[in-house]
Amino acid sequence: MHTVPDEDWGWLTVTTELAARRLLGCELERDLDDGERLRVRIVETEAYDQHDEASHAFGGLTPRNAPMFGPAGHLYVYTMHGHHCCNIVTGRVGHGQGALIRAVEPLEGEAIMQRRRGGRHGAQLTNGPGKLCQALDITLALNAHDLTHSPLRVIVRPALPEHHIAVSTRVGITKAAAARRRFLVRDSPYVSRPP
DNA sequence: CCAGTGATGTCCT
DNA sequence: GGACATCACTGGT
Repeated sequence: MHTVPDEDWGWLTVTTELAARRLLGCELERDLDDGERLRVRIVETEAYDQHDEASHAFGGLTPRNAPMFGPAGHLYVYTMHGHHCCNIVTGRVGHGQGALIRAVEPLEGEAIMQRRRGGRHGAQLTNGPGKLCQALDITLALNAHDLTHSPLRVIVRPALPEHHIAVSTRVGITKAAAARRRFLVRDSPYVSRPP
């Protein structure tokens, strides 16, 4: 495990669709306040950008969505119906973009996630954007956090072969609902719902 | 100021 | 399949 140099993050600054695809198979490493370490593999993402009516960034910069207009590789956290959801910011500074993390696969610290999730287990631990934030203790305290550093890091893994990636429409939106900007690891049991 | 909305999850019937 | 928790933002009064 090494810190990813800035020059290796170039792919995050291209289109948010490409970044959302490229994040599949990458990992998130979370150091909890009590010193425990959690690690998960990203298996489902959705792409959003400022030209997209479904995006929080549509309509321009506000105090809430400001991290989406900041540097790629930082985190954007928001609350929705009493839950937290998180995006990995993509694109260049000044362009509102991000990849929503919709589902992850537990790799390390599963028992701790289970405790944080009220005793649920298996895919139910992390197969939804609110669920994974609860499992990983991702709250507004981590909003705009730089993901090259503890307590939350992205570990870049080799890009998945194209045939391992499924594409579908995004979940739970009403605007721009036809756009196919949801990306999933094909046949993973840890996705939020089949494509 | 207030009501309505939304990239959700859980519990209830 | 429906109620509801809970909050930033929007649009209307």
